[in-house]
Amino acid sequence: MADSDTGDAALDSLSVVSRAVELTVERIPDTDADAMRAVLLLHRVVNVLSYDLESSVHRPRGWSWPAFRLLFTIWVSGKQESKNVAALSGMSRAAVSSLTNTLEPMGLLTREVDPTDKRKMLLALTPQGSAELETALKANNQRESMWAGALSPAELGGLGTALEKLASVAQSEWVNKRD
Amino acid sequence: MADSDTGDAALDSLSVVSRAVELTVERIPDTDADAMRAVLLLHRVVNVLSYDLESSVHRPRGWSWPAFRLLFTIWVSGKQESKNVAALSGMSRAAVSSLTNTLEPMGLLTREVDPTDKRKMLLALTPQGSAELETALKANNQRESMWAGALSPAELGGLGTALEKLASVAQSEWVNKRD
DNA sequence: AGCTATTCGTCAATAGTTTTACGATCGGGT
DNA sequence: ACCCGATCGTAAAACTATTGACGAATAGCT
Repeated sequence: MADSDTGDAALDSLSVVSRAVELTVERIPDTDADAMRAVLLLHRVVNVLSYDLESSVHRPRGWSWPAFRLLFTIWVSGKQESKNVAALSGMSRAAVSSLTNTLEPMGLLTREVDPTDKRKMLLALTPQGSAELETALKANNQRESMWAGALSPAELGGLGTALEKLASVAQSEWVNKRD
Repeated sequence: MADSDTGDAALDSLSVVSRAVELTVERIPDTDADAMRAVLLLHRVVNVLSYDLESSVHRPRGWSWPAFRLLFTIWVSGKQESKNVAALSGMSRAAVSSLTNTLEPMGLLTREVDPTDKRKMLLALTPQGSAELETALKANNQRESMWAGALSPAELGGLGTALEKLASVAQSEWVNKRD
């Protein structure tokens, strides 16, 4: 039955996930407990991680997390049409349009109509944008490194390969994707 | 230099992450490549996974993803004060307040002032809310299982232990958390 | 008991994102 | 050459979540 118990009852992530999985398996027998556990942990870790990176690295620099992600995407892919930047960064076309409206006046990127197809808008970093991104990227990576420091090399490797597989699942036909 | 190359240039997640890491290591030598790779993949996988679960399981049912998360939290923890539900589900107190304003008229949960402390609001699922949540939970877990199906048991286990460690890092002193 | 500082939920304001719709542009078939 | 359908970026509107501030209520100290 498990009624209230308004008392404290451990509020930390790990025990909550454990209790959630146990309770679910108990009430819904044919549950894939391992899958559930992994997905719950994934969400919880990414939630805290994102907030930590944004609040400790990017906000103090005057950037939002999506802004960093957008600039980083252009930095990696080079001058790109807006549509591709959206797909690569995982945001909608409208969000890219809106964000670049903010970033362009800041002198971080340029918007240029594609001469070969006037519908397309080519986005590129300015030298200043590139420089600032590299500084932010460095700070970002240092913070990532602190997080990863808790894992042994073997664990980190295992995490990587598992995530790679999931990333390839993400491209499957049956997965619902934006657009 | 790596200029434009507006041509196609593989848009899938994996190659993008790989190119991003390689490029970064090349331009910023003292980069923790493994940490960067893991964090990038983490974000990308969770992004697609969240969207897939929400759009294929919860939206068709008339629920948003946060609504599911909130109801699930109460389902697991039993009748709880609003503050705890917020902490457990990873949302702000205001968001919980706002969400419950929507969910209560739908007959999914009840709000009751704590008799022993009239500041507190106790949230509990109605029988209907509990029943609907279990249905949604079952569908959700089946979808999770499809994702996890791509991983071998060993890989899934490795993913779990790595995520557990990261979840414990998330509770470290130096990590910036909400509130 | 009385006073003060803290805690809790909610409201208002803000910011960011998605959805929908539209104008501009391009490509292909006739 | 001319349409018709599709594609691209953007603007407007609806929605959601976050922050800060406030009223109600409580706990601790004197």
